[in-house]
Amino acid sequence: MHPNIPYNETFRLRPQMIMIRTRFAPSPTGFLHIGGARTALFAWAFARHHGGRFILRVEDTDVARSTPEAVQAILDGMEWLGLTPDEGPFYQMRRMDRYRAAIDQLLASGHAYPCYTTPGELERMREEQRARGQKPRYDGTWRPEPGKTLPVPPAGARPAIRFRNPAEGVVAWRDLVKGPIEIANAELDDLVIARQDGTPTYNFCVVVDDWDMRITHVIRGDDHVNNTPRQINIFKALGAEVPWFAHLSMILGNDGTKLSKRHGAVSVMQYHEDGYLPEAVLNYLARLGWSHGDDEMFSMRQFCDWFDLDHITPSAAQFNTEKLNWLNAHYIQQADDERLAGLVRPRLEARGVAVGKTPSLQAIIGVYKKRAVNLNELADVAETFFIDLEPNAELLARHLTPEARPALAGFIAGLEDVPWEAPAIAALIERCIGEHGLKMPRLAMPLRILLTGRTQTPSVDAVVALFPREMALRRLSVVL
RNA sequence: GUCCCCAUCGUCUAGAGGCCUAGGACACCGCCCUUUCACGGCGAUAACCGGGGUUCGACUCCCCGUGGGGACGCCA
Repeated sequence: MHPNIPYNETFRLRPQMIMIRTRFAPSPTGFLHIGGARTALFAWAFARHHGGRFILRVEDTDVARSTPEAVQAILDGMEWLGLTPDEGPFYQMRRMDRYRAAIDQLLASGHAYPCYTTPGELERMREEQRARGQKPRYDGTWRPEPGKTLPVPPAGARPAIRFRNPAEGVVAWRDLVKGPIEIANAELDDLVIARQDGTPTYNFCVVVDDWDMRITHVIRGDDHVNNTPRQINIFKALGAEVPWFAHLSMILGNDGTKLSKRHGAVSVMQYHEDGYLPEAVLNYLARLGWSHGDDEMFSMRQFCDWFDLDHITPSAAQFNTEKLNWLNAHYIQQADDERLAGLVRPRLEARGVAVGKTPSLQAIIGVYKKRAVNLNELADVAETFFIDLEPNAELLARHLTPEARPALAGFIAGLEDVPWEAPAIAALIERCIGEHGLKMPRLAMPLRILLTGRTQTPSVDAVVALFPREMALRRLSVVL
């Protein structure tokens, strides 16, 4: 049986009776990666859905690998996505006194004991066990047992502290994603909860923190299932209430293998860099492992309304950039032109492009956004409006045919006094091709190339209207 | 090696014994729209890992196998 009160009685039927508290607990050893972001998203959404609290806790007890830069990177990633914690960030390194007190508590109650086996000895032990085909584990030399005489501690040696795990029975819990899981205590060895130097270790700090922070639902990565039974035992030894657990399966790369650096975009901020909108990334992540019928596109407001743990898939999901692109294109179309301009401008400036008052970046984006998959593509097309353009001569020659030249000349002449708006310009184009018996593309293509250097643009009249009249004239007249 | 987890179209998934001749979405292909490219619309191809059970009836439940993943740290 699982250790808590039944699931539906705690919050499903009477959600108002219990304050849901979830947390995201990254270790600051790198950037916020895509899997971590989804974990944070789900924990955040679960809290939002139930009117609870979402807590951010930085697990920085690994002093050797934790860096302030990584802390900042994680904070930046969460901020970009809008996953704002209700409490925290809390830092484990600032809670050392609390952990020491908890360790003393376990020592006093006989749930923990000093162990003088050195890391080197352990290493040798494990190798031997592995060689024999056994599961590597601590042999219990220093574990006190009734009637057992312990070895004499080596003089001057400082011990690590181990948790005295129950030797028999099973640890069972109902995982809110994976269902009932049961692991025999015999599979678990006595883990170190404090190092020789006295600093507490991960599995212990997590428990103390989740207890102190009154976390009701531990929503975390799949890779922690094996830690869960150990943690449950520690909760119990501490006399703490055991929270619910929901283990999210991992996110695989586009090729179906474990996400790693070589997959390119693993950092959330890389998506920012690559021109994705946070709402697109969020929507995509939400659908990776969770579903609400056939719904594919939804706001975060809607997501929080719908989100539940029952519809999370227990199996691993493969990342699919194509689908993310589709969502991003959609959200770019939906986005306000002014906002997009604000997002594209810095990208242009970073390229050294001086974005002036005219042409209007916002107007350019309004005309182009239907065909952009990301902000960088938008920047690419916008750039041509602000730099000195030299259309590819060969490309131009191919499209600016001898029979098109008179029509172009007529168009340029007409441009001098046409009302400066797309419909009037469109009418002028119609008139010019009519006068010279041409099909639309014969004139439109050279116009596109002269104005933007490209053959693919939105409706050419709208593109012309984007330029100030003088500038359009200047770009077109180079061939006269 | 031991333990744990997972298994529906190429991918993300719907599916809680009959609603399934298995639905949606991305991608791909075709058609329409068209001023190029997109957008948009319409349509097509495409899946229940295998074997045993249980049942009147299994994609759905159970067992075994196979495949994949994870964990076995004085890392988190």
